[in-house]
Amino acid sequence: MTAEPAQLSDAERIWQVVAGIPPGRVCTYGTVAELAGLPRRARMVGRVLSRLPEGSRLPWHRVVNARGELSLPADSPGAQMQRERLEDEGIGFVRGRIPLTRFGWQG
DNA sequence: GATATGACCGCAA
DNA sequence: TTTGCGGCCATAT
Repeated sequence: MTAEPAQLSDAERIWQVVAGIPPGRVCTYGTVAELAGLPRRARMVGRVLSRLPEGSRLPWHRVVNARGELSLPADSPGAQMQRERLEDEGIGFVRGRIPLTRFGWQG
C-alpha cells in the first residue's frame, strides 16, 4: 500500500524550525536545514519557503542567506515585505546586509 | 532516464 | 573583499 509519511516530512520539519526562530533574530538557510536534521540541504529550505502560501503565519522573513542578505530578487514584493518586517523587529541593515554576528540565531 | 533550474553554502584564490 | 566552482537535491521539461 502506498505509505503515507509516518513521520514529519522534510518540509514539515523545516516549517517547525522556522516557526521557532524568535523575533528580532534571523537564521540562515543552511542553519535551518541543519536544525531540521537536513545538513547540506540549504537549497531545499529555499525551495520550501518559496512554495509557502501568502497567508502563512510562518516567520519566513527571518530566514536569510549566509551573507546576511535577502535571497529574493531585490525588486520583488516579497523582498520588500521581508525587509520591512525585519526592521520592525529591530533588525538593522548595514550596507544592505544584516550583521549575523549580532542578529544571527543558533537555536 | 537525462538535463536544467533554483529564496543555498563553503572553500580556495 | 569578491569571484568561481563543486556539491546538494527536489521539480519541471
